[in-house]
Amino acid sequence: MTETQIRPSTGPATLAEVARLAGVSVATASKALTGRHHVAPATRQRVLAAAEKLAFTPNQSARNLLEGRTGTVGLLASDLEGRFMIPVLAGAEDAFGTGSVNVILCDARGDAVREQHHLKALLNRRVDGIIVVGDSTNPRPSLGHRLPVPVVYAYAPSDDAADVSIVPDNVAGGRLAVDHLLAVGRRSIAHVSGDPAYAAAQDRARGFLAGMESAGLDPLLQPLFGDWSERWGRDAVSLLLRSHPEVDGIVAGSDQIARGVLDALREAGKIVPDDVSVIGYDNWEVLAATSRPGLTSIDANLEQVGRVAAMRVFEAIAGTALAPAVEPQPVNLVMRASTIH
Amino acid sequence: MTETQIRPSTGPATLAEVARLAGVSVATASKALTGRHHVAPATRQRVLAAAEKLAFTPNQSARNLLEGRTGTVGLLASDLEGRFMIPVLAGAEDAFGTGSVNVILCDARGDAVREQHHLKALLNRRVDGIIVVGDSTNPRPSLGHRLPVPVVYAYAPSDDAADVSIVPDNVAGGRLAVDHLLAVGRRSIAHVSGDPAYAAAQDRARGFLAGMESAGLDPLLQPLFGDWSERWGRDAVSLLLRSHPEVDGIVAGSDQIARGVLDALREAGKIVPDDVSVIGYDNWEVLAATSRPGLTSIDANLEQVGRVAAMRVFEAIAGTALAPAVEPQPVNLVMRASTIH
DNA sequence: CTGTTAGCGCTTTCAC
DNA sequence: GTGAAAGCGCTAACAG
Repeated sequence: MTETQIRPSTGPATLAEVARLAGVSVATASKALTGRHHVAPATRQRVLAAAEKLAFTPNQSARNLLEGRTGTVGLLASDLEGRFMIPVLAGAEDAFGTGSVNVILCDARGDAVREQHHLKALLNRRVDGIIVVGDSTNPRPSLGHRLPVPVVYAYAPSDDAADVSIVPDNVAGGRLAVDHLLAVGRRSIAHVSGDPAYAAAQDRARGFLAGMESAGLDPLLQPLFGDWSERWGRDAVSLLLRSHPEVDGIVAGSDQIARGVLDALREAGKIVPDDVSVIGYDNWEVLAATSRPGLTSIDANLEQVGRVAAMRVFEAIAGTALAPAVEPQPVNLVMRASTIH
Repeated sequence: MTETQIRPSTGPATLAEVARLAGVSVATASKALTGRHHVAPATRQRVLAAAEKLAFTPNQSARNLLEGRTGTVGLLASDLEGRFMIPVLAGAEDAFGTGSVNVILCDARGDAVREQHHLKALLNRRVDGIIVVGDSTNPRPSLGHRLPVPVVYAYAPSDDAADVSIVPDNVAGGRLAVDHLLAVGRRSIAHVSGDPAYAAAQDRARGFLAGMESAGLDPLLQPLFGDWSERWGRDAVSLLLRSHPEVDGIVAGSDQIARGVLDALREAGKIVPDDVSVIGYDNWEVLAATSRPGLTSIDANLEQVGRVAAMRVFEAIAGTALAPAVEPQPVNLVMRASTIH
């Protein structure tokens, strides 16, 4: 019955049980295990042995209650289906995981009510901070500023300038794309982008136009907007070859559009990259790496967006005040065979 | 200074503060807010008003400590990059989110040490259960049975038969694929699969062979294994057309392989689906829907794998003992133009 | 219907 | 170097 006496409860062992087994007080056991206070080496060993034997794991809820912090951060995703969310999410988890904060994941599934519900749950759980991850780069409603924890927006910026938002730099991306085409000697360059309702499309187009202007060139024609599909890429090429057959470079708004562009060019007898250079956007491996020829593309570095967002909440938790801003993160070029031999 | 008296602490409001503002005891305030015990309507209103005014949110850590449960489940992912993990994860989050349990997400990044580290953190946090999500369907090491909480394995089964694993039914998938080709009148059917080191490849091949046998047919040749790439799909078709030009149906081990198969067939002058029917596996939208012709494919229903895993932990938490088993989940066929007009 | 009391598991003064 | 006691915020008896 000694066993019963030492472990009367059914659940995991408590510190009191460890202390009793080691023949010390709870206070001493605590000190021995946390290591923050001095304890005689012999005692320490006995406590450690007892803890080991009972498979003791300190109840984090008790610590949370005491410390007022939980070492958790809420990840409020708008929709886990979105393929852009995952890298952001993985980057954030990575940045936190190497520290000792854990991530509580909530999927609002595009529903504002569910988002409020999850927000409340996160606050009840006393998360130390929140990252709101959107599924497009269009601004989204702010959660407001009456929240007792720091909030950082990732991918989709907040519509409130007083918030902190970490976003991919689509303007720089558009510009990087056109600069690359210019660098490989192209001069008659068109931009075929996606749905104009997307900030991503508008921003990339702005970068495109800025790049052309810096080079002292007029774009072949104004950016063409459509949707984010392969079909639109094909259709746009038909238009383009009729109206501007001299085209020698195409900046596509996405890899899917680029794939359509490549197909249509091939079918029109144009050789890529000899006759026309094509660059995509997103560096979506499955599309870019397997298209023929391989598709040069802009990689938005979404993991970094997640990591930086995590860093910002981390800093805020540590006490640094968040500086309200939209922080665009650098993008980079992944070169394949569609722009140059 | 009344304000200071009522809110001496800096953090979120406590129940005691709400009680004081409402002029009642903490116990009454608690009863009024939880609604589990009877309180005079007028008092209730006062308490609610006070809580509202102070933006009170009950400290979940305190409740956890009291109740011994936390209403959280750990999601131990082996690698968030894997594209098969995300739907499983989303399914689990969905199943839990509609209840009131939250998910703590941990990414082991394929590292056993990190996995142990995260496991310990989850146990410290007193999660009520754990779902281990693997990134392939190959069996993975069990976490063991000395754990104080129910564990369910999703996608990758545990290598220990005493555990509960929820997996996609790859055998049924292989069979469903070949049955479909048989149903559309094909008889000379080959199977081009991926890396034979993958259980997924072996299982689908077994299903394929079983389906052929049930139909009283010999497969055109033994399943061909290679890797999961488009290139292998193309190469396999070259081999196949040389050795068995009468082939009229191909079951591909993945959509990527299928895409290569489609390309190679087209280049060899074969019309799909007139001359040859092709079926893929995974129903990876971006590939299957945009290939030409659209690719009929097996959808593994991964969200359901996640949801069922969530249900099993949920049941275990509620007290039902987990029945050790590998539970294969049904898959389904998504028909497009590559198998029949 | 309301308040008082005890205690969840832990860390931390403060005496000894 | 060690232990007794207080208390983090909350809920569940039990009295009143």
